[in-house]
Amino acid sequence: MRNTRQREEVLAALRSERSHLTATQVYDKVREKISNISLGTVYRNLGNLVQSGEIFTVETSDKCLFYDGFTFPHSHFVCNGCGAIFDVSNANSVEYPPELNGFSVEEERTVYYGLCKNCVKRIDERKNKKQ
Amino acid sequence: MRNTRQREEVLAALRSERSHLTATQVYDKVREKISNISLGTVYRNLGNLVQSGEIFTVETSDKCLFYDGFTFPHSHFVCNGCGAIFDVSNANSVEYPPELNGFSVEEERTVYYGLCKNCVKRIDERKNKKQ
DNA sequence: ATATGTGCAAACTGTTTGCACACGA
DNA sequence: TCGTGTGCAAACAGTTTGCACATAT
Repeated sequence: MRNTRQREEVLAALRSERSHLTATQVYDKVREKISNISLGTVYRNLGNLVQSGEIFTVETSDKCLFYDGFTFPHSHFVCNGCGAIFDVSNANSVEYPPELNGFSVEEERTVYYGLCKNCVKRIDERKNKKQ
Repeated sequence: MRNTRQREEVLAALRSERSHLTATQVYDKVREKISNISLGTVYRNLGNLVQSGEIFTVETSDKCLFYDGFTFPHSHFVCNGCGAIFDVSNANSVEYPPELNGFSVEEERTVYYGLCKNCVKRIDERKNKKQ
């Protein structure tokens, strides 16, 4: 695999902060550095980086795929209020469910859904005002 | 919400066996009963049934969404060999990760990936032949 | 030098939607 | 009856791909 500036900046966009971006968001971010990069190239590089294990995908109930530049084992929390995605550490998984005896488990992906701290607070405040 | 034959058969398709189907697979199955049902109607009913909590969606690394007619709490295993999706019981989740203190967690979705029993066996056999 | 990556635009896939008509309540 | 659901086809969004050109090795 060749080391191009496009590939470098796509990876940098995902690693610069602890964020979870869609392909279009990566595209917008990389365009600040390489103004004429094409969305197709972003998709191709995201695909390559996933294949080489340098980034992960995050599947949520949202229509589009998110990409995560940090590949140490962790889970995600999706806020139904503001849409933000948070990294959370893996629950100390006791053991695999019994149905998986004889199965070869390679990976476990957990996504929590709910309201983040800020949204819980915001909604509580709104309730209090109404009363 | 009105009780139509289309809606009924979409739900029946998902409940008739313990399977996880894509919209198109539901469409194909329902067409055996209602030959002129349209794919749009299938999508609309799937959407309604999800909203009313009668069915669940299953997000996997696959491009398309799967639907699950059984809504008791459970997790899923996706076989990377044959593509089958299995229901598995929820791991005895010890407690939420510490980062979620102050968060309101409404739901937890876990998907395991790997090889199912059959695929493990099939691949082992192939290896043995080669040796 | 040459094989791989790029930009561009068109194609593709899964899903949604507007419309006129059908049908459940 | 009348408002919601349907079939149809067109539109849409996200993603992939074929091509000629550019560039890393």
